Amino acid sequence: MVTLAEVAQHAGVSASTVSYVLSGKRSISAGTRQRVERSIQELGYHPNAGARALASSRSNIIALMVPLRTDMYVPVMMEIAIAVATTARTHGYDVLLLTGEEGPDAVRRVTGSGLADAMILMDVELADERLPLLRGTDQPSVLIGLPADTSGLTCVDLDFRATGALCVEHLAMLGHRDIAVIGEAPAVYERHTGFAERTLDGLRSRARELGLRVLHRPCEGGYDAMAATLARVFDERPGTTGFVVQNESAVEPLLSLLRQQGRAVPEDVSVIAICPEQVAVQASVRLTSVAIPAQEMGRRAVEQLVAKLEGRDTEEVVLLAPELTVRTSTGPQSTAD
Amino acid sequence: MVTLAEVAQHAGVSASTVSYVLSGKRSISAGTRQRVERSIQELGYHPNAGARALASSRSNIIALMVPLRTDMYVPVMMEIAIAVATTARTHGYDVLLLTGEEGPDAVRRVTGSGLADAMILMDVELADERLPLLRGTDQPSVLIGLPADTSGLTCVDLDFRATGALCVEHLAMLGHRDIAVIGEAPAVYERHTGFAERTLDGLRSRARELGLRVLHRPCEGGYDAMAATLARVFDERPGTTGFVVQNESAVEPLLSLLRQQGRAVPEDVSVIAICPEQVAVQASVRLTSVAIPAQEMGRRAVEQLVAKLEGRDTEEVVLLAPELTVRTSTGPQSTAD
DNA sequence: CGACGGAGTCGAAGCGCTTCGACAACCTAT
DNA sequence: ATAGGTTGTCGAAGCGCTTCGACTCCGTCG
Repeated sequence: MVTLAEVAQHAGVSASTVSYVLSGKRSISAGTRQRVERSIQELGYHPNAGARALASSRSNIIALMVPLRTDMYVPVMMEIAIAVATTARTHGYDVLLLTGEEGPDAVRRVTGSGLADAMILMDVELADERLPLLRGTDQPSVLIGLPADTSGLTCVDLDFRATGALCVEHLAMLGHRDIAVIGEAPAVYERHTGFAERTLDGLRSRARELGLRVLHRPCEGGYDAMAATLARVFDERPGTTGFVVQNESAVEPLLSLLRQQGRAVPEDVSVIAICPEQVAVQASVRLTSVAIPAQEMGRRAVEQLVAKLEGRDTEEVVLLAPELTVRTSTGPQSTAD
Repeated sequence: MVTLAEVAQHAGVSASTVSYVLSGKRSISAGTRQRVERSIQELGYHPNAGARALASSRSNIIALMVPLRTDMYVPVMMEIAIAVATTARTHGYDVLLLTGEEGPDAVRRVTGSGLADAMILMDVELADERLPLLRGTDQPSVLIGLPADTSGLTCVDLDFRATGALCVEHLAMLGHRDIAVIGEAPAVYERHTGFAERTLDGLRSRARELGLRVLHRPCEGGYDAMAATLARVFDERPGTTGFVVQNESAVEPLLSLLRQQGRAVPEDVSVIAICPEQVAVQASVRLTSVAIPAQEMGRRAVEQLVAKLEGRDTEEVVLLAPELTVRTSTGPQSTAD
């Protein structure tokens, strides 16, 4: 294990000089810098993370708290996590992976031990129990997702309210009057996950304005659950012609079931999905969809965090504008009914 | 920020005594221990991670290197990652998330800086370029996946060769003679990912022994790719009656396409999937499948690693035995052809 | 009854780095 | 020519913890 001191000796300078070459916090003559850099190369020197953290009280680590449960949007979570990790690296940070399991304790542990300089939380609930802790500490943090009260917090999220509205508008424009929303699993609503409720909010209020009727049904993923849900929908609202699906694992079952029932997409019913691009493109019908910009969310979260760490001013809430891509699963509602 | 020294003062003992209470490396009288523990509670003390790492040269961090690409088995990767994180916590370790992006450099960085005590690598290729580095360092590591040469390495994986064999056996027993393997995306084979090749191996050699014909076709996920692949399969081997699918995103498209072509599952063709339980259960047909025990793999990897860190002897290669669960997608091949 | 060993505690020496103040050497402006 | 400022470098003082050796009590054994 090569140390700073050894590099210094090898280069014929003092330890502090090597440190300044590394950090760039004081000016160093070109000659010295080169000599030091060559020594670093030759000796294969890597600064010791612990010593660095101790001396500087900065660990260059960002903690990322992912949800423990895997009952929804796993690929999205993964994509965000990877985007966070790669973006963090470009800013010189590593990422510590925490699961939601420990809950608030994890926040205390990480904050208290100086393990991480900052943290990013995913899967935020409307009244998340970790929030008071975050407000009470001076450690910077960013939420991916939006709680009910964002005061004193920095958040990054897709604008799900606008997303809901956008879906309704598209369907309304095409002449649909009765639309059904196939949502996440009931558990997701029960724990008041922000994005699910906000989507519904946006959807409903825009529908009211435009005079559409909305039926919302949570749905566990999978074929059987979707079949039951779909049956109920057509039972209660036989005139339903528009679907908004916010549940990856219900997408393909829905399409498949509609096909079996002889309902053509998009001639008889239109379907909009709120999902990652890949799902929309790979489905059996190319789906009109609002993409979930997972990478963008991860990237922005890190950038906000780094800005805070560097003392730059940051926006409090970053809401990414939804974009609806029209593919072949939506079409005009025939006036024939 | 409360320090050890402050706790010591508050409890009326020396700093080293507090340290020994925390680590348990020397015996402490019950009275002292209680006094110290109360002080820790009252002051809300958390040991500083950096100082600890510096003094003990152990960071209590395990690095987990996940693949950067998200072209396959994302949910599996996520599940493994989460299992790794939670298991690591029960052993007192945190997990550092590295993406494959940096490649071998990440290994050097982490090893060199003492950031992590050990590492777990996922998505191992048969001749992975990170392996020489691992062999050359004294830092413990565990691979999830199996490279061509496992000497000097510890690996944990599902026994994919046995998995392939198991699938063939089941189909053979049911009377199928011509089977098609729908594999991962071509890129996966091109970079010689261990599990894909080993499955194929096991499949082919067992098929040869049992006198079955095997057609292997890599397949990008999604509906269109699957349609093209399926057309080719029936073109080249019209008598194909058994399918083995090792590609999550091809499962549902395949079922859907077969249905459209009027081929009943399992009466006309049988389908076995190699995928997580959830996928098999949620598909439009409840699939006979060999489960990918993601959680188990993550857990075992950590346990192997912890054993190594504690100097215990460990097995070199842990191969989990595949289990085939018969559901409703496989059935006897009618002798009528 | 003195020597011995274990239990319990303390002090001090680092671990490898950052960072502050000091200082020498040099350059400018007066 | 001299005061004042830059620029480049060094030494030393920690950062908060672990760990080693040493020391003090006791209880125990021969």
